[in-house]
Amino acid sequence: MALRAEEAVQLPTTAYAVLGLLTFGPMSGYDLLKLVEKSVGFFWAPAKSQVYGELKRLAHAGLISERPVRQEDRPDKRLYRLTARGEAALRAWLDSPEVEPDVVRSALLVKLFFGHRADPEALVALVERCRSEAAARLASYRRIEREMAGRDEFFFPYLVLRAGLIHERARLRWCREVLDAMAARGSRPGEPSGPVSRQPAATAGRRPALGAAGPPTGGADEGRTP
Amino acid sequence: MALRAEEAVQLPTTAYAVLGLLTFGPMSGYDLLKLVEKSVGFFWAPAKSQVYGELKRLAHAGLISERPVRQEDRPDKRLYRLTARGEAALRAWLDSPEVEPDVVRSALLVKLFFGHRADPEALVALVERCRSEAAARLASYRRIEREMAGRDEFFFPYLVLRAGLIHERARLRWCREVLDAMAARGSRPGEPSGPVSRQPAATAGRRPALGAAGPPTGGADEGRTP
DNA sequence: TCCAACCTAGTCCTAAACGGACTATATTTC
DNA sequence: GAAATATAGTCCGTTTAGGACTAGGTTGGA
Repeated sequence: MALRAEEAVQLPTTAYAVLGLLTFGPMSGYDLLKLVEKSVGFFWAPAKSQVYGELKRLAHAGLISERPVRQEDRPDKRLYRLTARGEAALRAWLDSPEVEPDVVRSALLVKLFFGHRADPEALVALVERCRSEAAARLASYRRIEREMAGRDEFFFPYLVLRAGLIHERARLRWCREVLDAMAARGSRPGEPSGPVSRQPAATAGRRPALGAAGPPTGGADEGRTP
Repeated sequence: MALRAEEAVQLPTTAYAVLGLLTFGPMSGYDLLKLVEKSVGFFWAPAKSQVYGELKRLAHAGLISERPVRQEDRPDKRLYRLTARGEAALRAWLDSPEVEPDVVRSALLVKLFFGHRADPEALVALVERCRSEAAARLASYRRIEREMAGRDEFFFPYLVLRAGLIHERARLRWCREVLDAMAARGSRPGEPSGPVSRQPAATAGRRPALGAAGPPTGGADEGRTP
């Protein structure tokens, strides 16, 4: 039966990531999870339950085949292998112009955004940790980069690694910038360290987009708990 | 009743984001959603249903209060206001050293990682679009930056905006780098330019592609065959 | 003038995704 | 000898995303 494009398109990206990893050979769910950790895990990290779930669905849909394997010394397992339909579905997805937009979720930025309500020292500690973790990841990426550079077999993984590298470097710079800014502000004479009490209505008629966050209530919202 | 620290800690980050936004004044769910879009939405963008859900839970938990408001010309609404307990919970969260680690999900990187199976032109088109979108966001951030720079009321939002700026600039550089690399590779003499049907056989005698070559790994040492 | 689009203010449902607890056996490490 | 780690999963509850649906009011354009 021919593969109609529509059939495949409905799968979530995680399913295609699984198909993609199975192009490297047949694997169990357990193998797959370990592989995810070492490969796409830094920009696509499905939960364990998610991976096992996708394997079931993909097998049921005929995009991968399932073969039980008996083992003596360790638990039995099921080996999954990409089928022709699965390859076609993967290829169709790869070549389609649709891409789920990138998502960034940063609780650190949320905390920082409300920094006027927080203890400055606690914030600094958070950013410090962010900085040191970014530095560690960066160092690790650099090691890997040296191994992959110039090797054509790693052309695409290398490009992806470069994204990680550039991203971590940027984050590192940002952390330092923030720490500097907070240090400078913290040492400023005559500045009350208490929380900011009000925002100005200066940008009233405009579209203040990101940071403005002005109280949208025209006024009279100043009253505290009744 | 005194607020024990443990009670608050269990809430998801989204709940604290809601509490944080309510520090700008009482709001309806609808207002909140609009505010999210203009403020934390770039690094924390809960779904509509999520926001309404959190409001219910927070009200039930006494961290915010709910007041119905009759309206003639438009649908009735409910105004939510931070309570003292809510403020305490927010403050406790802000000051706690726990932060949910940042999450990045990039379907584009997934596609690129499996680029050896894809049509190079389709990949280029994806990265092109990524580049132009990043450029647009960057321009928008720069406009906002000009409005916020130097204003102390915007100290923290400004820091957050800087993260967006630096991040987008980094992404832009990466996109250009990738486009260059793919152009160079595409024009290489003797290189088949059609859709890649198989992996390059350069690793002839070795273990199949990835096992030896965990791409952007970060954690434990790897890159060696067991 | 009429229709389409958009704004306000939500509800409801499905599906996706996370994270951890739990089972079970085998090997390795202290 | 106990504790940790590796293998290979299952199961459950919670968090998120995302869109369909309701419903009245306003605004804009043909």
